[in-house]
Amino acid sequence: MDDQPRLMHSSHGVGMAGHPGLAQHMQDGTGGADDEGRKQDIGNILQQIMTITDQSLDEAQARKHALNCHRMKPALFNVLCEIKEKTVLSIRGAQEEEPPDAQLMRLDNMLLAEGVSGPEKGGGSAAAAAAAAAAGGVGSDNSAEHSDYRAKLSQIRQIYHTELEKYEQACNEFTTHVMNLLREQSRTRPISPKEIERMVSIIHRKFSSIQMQLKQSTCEAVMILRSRFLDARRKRRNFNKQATEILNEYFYSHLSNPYPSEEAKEELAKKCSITVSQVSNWFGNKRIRYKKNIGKFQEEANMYAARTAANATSVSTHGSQANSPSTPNSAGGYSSPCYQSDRRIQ
DNA sequence: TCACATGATTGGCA
DNA sequence: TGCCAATCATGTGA
Repeated sequence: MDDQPRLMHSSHGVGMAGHPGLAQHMQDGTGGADDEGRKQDIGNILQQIMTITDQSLDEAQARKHALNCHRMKPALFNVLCEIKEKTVLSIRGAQEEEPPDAQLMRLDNMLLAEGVSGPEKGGGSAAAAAAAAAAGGVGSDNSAEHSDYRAKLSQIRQIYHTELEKYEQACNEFTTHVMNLLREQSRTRPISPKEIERMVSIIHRKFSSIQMQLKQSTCEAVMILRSRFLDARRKRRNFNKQATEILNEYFYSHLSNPYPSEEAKEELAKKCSITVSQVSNWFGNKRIRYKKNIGKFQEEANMYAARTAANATSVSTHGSQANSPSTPNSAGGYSSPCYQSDRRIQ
């Protein structure tokens, strides 16, 4: 608590242009016997200020010029620069040598992969396609969502580049300004070119840290967009009636072994306008649900059995025995809806 | 609004 | 790697 009075006391020797006691006098307003003397001091200072004339200013300029032009000045500045290099700057310089930032590299790579930085490749359509592929869906509104994703990604890209340009411009302007300032100051104080160079690199580092923040927030925006896009893909859409018919037809006509081969899956996928993985999902779900509640599916099984039988009659009448996913080729076993093959629902 | 249907996802297993 | 089983999340119809 007594720090302040002590500090004020210590300032007496140098306070207010070398006028002892003046600072304290002005602070605590103590008067008394010294008052007259202090007023005299202030009066003297004011008198000195008032007597500064154009002539004395010119004289000061002339002295400064003479000092600048002194033959020993360059040598003196060189020595001072060397001393600076050997002391403070050398220590600072050693600390400034940093390895390339791994985080920055990661951000750069990600922005490049997402099509935000680097050359524009269709506004990130590849990324959108990858996101769609990851979701594994091929909906009817796929292209609409794609274009929406592309539009938003392109918006992010545009904002990123605008901001980046702004930062680069500001960095260049500030660097030029500081360099000019230092060059100007180097006339009156020893500043080596190396020191200017170091200052420039400090400025660049500061600006690159700002750029990193920009890159980070851009990455976040892309991740949010991506997750929203993927969430949208996750939205379930029931297959159309025709597709369900085709899949059910295959399932019940292959009830003894409802495991379509890869070729059959591909063909079913083609016929139903869905993906192979959707066909696999459907069969997986169907098998498990059928097994869990055979009674419930009995009616459905009978219906498809009748339809298949009708189809078979029609086919045999026409003398054709096509063997395709929609034209069953195996014994159904509908009378007893349990599987007879080695791989069957138990 | 609710119950049920259904496509998708996930973890474990062979 | 494909399948099963459980579960989630959304669609659908009463």
